[in-house]
Amino acid sequence: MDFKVVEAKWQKFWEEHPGLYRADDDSDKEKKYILVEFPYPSGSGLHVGHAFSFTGSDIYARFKRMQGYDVMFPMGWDAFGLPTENYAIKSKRKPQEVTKENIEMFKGQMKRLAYSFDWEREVNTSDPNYYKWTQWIFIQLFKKGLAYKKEMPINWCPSCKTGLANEEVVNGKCERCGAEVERRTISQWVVKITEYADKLIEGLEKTEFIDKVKRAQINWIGKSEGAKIRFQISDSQLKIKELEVFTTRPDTLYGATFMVIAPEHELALELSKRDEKIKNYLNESRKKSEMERAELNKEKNGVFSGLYAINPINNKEIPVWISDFVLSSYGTGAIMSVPAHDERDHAFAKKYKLSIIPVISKENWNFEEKACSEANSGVMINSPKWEGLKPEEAIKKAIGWLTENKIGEKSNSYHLRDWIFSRQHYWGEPIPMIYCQKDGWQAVPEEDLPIQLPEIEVYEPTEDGKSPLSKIENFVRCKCPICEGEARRETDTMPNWAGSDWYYLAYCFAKKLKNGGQDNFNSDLDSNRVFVDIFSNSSKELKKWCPVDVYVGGDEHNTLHLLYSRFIYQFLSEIGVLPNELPEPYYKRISHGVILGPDNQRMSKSKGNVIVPETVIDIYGVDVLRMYLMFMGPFEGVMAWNEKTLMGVKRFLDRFSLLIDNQIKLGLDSSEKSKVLINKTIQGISRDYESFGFNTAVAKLMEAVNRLDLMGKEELKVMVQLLSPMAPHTAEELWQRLGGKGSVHQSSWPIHDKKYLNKDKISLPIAINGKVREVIELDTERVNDKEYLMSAIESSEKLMKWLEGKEIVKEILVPGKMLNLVIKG
RNA sequence: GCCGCUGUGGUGAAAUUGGUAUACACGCCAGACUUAAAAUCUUGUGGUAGCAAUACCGUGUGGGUUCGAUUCCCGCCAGCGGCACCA
Repeated sequence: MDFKVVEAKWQKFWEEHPGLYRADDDSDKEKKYILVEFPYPSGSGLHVGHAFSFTGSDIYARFKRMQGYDVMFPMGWDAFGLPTENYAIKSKRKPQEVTKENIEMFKGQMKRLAYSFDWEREVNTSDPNYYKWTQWIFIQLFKKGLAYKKEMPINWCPSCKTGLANEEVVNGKCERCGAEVERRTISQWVVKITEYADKLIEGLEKTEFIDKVKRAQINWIGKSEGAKIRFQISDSQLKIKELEVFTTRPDTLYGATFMVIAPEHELALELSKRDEKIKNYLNESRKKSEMERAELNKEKNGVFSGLYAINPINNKEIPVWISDFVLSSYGTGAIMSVPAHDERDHAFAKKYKLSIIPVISKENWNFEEKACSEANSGVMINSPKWEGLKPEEAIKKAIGWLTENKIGEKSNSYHLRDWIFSRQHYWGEPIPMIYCQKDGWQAVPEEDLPIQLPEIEVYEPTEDGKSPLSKIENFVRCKCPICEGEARRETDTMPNWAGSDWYYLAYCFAKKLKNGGQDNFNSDLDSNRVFVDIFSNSSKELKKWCPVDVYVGGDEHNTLHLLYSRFIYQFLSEIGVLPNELPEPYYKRISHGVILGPDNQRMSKSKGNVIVPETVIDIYGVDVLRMYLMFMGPFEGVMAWNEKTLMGVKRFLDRFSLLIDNQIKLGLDSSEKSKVLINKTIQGISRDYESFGFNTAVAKLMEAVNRLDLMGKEELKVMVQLLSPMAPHTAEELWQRLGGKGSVHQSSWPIHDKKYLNKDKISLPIAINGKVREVIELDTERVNDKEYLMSAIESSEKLMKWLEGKEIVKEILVPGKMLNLVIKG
């Protein structure tokens, strides 16, 4: 069978039958929404890693369709992003054009790989008809007070005079020019995702994400319970008169012998104006990344602020230090230091000779030597108000005392931070905001959306790091929507998460989106009407398709993308523009594995280890690649590309075709044996597909094909159906040869008949002291009959030899599984 | 640094979730076909000892729980992934 002929024939057939994979908004069939993360259409094209996750998802979608579900399996393009912009700068081409070409390349590859996407629902985040709604969502966030402007740090290259992505910073240096990267703060749009921290934890209970994804989300949000405590500063000449800290251990308040604030803390900034030494320290720490700063083993440096604060519990004056091991992004940016019970505080105290007071007892412990951070040992000491209590009781008492005296209160802190939403780049959605001298920041009126990204010539940022859009005067200049006076547009664009936050919703009404959501637009109604038609709590499409039943994606998106999109979903749901019976956007999350390059490294253009599907499909065909990818290892696994076992899959498909032709000639009838075999195979493979166990599904097919000589025509047709999700071309061809009607992909999935799976004989392994010594044949019916069992054992010479002269102390019978005899003597 | 994952033949990997360890494939050995090679087909293939039946050892490593551990618990060793402006 020549794969080139077969592929061409069936690709043509599918093109001529476009309805095959259409998701039907109006069908009565039960729906399944199967989603795989849409790709960023990069210039290097689709590689075998993409092919791996798409193939697995495609198999599942085809399987569900054959089981009779109305399946939506869509695809689109996460088209905005930095690499395209960088490429545009280098090649002096328009990102729009480059993106269009890349999408065409990806789509061509996907079609060739026979993915059963419903192309009528294709979406593209860089299409104005799409990002109009991305902008609309931002405006809703702003209107609800969830988007605000704040000074936030970015990576800044002083030589290129541009902001850098973390990825562009290599060992603290600029990837392009090698200059030292600095941290610089600029005013940016920030979204208050922290307001949803608890809801994002609670919502997980309504999902069936795999465990590690749930854990990843919870850890990322990083909720910790504790208290806020306010310390008064004794120097009254400053603007700031008190320092607020967050601590999980208010019980150790008596042990707080000094305080440390982050270099970005307001107080530090104020002090740096009058103190040269502090100013220098702040400049130093600006160069370090957060990861460097938080490292536990690194020596901690700091500078004394010259100030003292008052520990409210005992009115003692304690020094205030500035050090960059305290992060401004976590808690309040200031800590109370308890050196006796925290390693970092201890190291800092030793270095600067600050006093250490133990407040929890521990035997054989020299508190001058080492900190003791165990929370559950010992009792409180040196702590008059809660002396002798266990730490957990002391925490309650401490919070009570703080609240009573209005010095502090119970509080939670989260590792999760608000979401920096501004990018100083061109290739993204313009943030739809307008600044007026008089009225401040105003949202663009909804009827003016989308704010189109203007086509420009130069994509570099400005000298002072502003988005290239700021150079386009007729883009920037606009009218204030309130006073109609002169105003200026925001020139920053959105991060690329913005478009992917709601694409799973966009697929549902993709057909309406194509013409700007206006096909139901009625000019007699008010202008907001159009928005209600797309996002609406009575939307027919959303009601039908949401939530996503299975969402397949990579581990690298298990925290950010998943959290951001769940947040946006919860937000939209709360403002009433989604059908409200849907608690979460995704019901199940499956995380797919990674295919590394042959060198065991992540595939990337710069490493030159990218393997494209064409290297296999040009020589062996699409079906071989698809099956081989699935056979390489488990769907969640990490595996390096190697073509060693590829020949096995090729041989398998060749042999399968050859044997089918032989069997057709022989024209055997079904036999008892063939029925047992095929029903076992149906059961096994259905179970494997359902659980994304594609590698074992391939193995089971191979096993069955090794016994294909037994099979009659009916079983052969079933075999082809079982194969069809993995090898769609070969299966269509064989289905036709077997006289199957229409497309095999529209046939009904076979169901196993239990009556062929119950055997009358069973092989029961007999173990002696846990080691299997014999396998005996037994009648299934009487397998739990003790007398029958013992007589079977006695008739085995081998077992009797083991049991000779020994006493059976215990018998453990696991019904149907094994019998273990424990012997003595 | 923080969070998480993985470790089974020469290789990719299975093991119904505590019940016959190594399914399925690659590779390799031997044989058939062929003038020959390729392709294809047949047989064997964890280690040690033995002609063999068989026995002992064996899932990174050291302990533990259990009638029974690749699977559960504790310690160690090695490798990998993610970490907020890559997507």
